Amino acid sequence: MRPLRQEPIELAPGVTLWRRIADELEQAIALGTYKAGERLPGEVEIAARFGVNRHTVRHALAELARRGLVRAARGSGTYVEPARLSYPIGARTRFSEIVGSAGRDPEGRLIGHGQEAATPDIARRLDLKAGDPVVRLEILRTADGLPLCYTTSWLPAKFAANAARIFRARRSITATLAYFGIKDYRRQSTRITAGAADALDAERLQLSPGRAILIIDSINVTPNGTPVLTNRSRFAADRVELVVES
Amino acid sequence: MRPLRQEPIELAPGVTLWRRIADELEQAIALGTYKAGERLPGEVEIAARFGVNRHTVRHALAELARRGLVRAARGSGTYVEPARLSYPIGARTRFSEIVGSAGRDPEGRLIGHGQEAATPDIARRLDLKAGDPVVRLEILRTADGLPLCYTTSWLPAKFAANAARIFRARRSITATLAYFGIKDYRRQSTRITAGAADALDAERLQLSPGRAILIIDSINVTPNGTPVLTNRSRFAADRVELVVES
DNA sequence: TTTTATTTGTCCGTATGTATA
DNA sequence: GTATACATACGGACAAATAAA
Repeated sequence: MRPLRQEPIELAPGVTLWRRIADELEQAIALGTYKAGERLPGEVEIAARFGVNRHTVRHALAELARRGLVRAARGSGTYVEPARLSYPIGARTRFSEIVGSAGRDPEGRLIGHGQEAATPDIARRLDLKAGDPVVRLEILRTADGLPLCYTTSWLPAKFAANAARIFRARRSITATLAYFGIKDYRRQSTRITAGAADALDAERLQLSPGRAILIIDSINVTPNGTPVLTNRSRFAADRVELVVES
Repeated sequence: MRPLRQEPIELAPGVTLWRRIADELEQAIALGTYKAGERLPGEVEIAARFGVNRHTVRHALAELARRGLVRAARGSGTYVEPARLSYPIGARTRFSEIVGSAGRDPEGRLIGHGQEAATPDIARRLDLKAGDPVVRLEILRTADGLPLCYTTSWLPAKFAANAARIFRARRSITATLAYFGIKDYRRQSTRITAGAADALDAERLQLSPGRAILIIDSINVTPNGTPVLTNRSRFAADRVELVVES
């Protein structure tokens, strides 16, 4: 625990006290005064340093928790959450390369699969007819054991009926597509929205229901434009930052 | 009010009744059976058509509301929300062009501004020293009167001290930069995260606190690489879909 | 302006199947 | 095998907001 320097806060006009304190703490985290996993000083201590009431500090900490910067543990303290992983979104983003080059240990695990009839939406994405058989893979991706996202992938069953078995052996979508003779592919389109985590998201991503998630829909095609794979990924918004390559 | 065709639902194995009904309603909206702004049949009527209890319909409607597809109004009915606006994210995205080409009426209104000292983060983005003066503009952007996002823009005060006055006259960031002699600029970097709407977001974007928002940080540079503008935009996630150009 | 009917929101309850400890 | 917890589904009653008469 590092000491905060004594810093009686001057109130800027129109800015609330708790927000000022939240900003100060955020900056201290950004500057590395408090590092990921470290414990912040206790609420009473922070309050004393800034010369404010403990409730004001609680308000500021609640704001930081809401934004995913810190996590309060009752009876223990308030801890700095790890910084968001920068996740490039481009034509050839491959999960294991991204996470690996950030110095963290990537893992992609198949947590479910099945064969089903394409919904109108999936059929449109894969250039099939509604009702055509497709294979669905559910893949949970973690970095250093912490879930970052899970992806639902659909492939035409026409050529990929046993995709689940292949993925389990090869542990990579790229390698699975290669098995089916698809040596190269690229993202044709990427659409990003956001929402709140439902119970399933919360369980799989190990976060509390209602927290923000980023939803990325993509369509992947071969070099000659044939769609071979469409994904819907759900990211824990607190843990990633999507970087658009341009 | 259009009639739903009588459709006693057959229960697929492992799929709950309320989710089946939510899917049916979602598809009806996607197919245009119910259009944006239209009122769905009442809960009791839907329940009768599907042959289920009203609570089961309520569960399904709550799911659609959570995903931003419909909005319930007590005493009045449940209404279809407008489809998400596709918002391209690229090197030269200009709000008015995007919204205008979607056939909707764009407006950007200055709702606040000021001159302040650059925080370490803002200084880094604009290649300044911490404490250097910067101009901050708060711009609310709407389509057909509905708020889509609000953007906090920072420009070096060195050349843009009166940016607020210029923006108010020219009503466009591009035109404002042109006034300062910057004829062209492009996005150097774009970072996307998500979070929950706080009270300020909710008020400015006219949505309920806690709903999902998309946060986009960007840095804009001249053709020779000098940073001239950095933005933090907060989008109502229910109302837009970011499309990555590739 | 007042009344009335409609519609969503919030309770109370019951029963059943399923997964977990 | 038993007990517990949880989600699902159904039934009813009333409150609160809205809209129309």
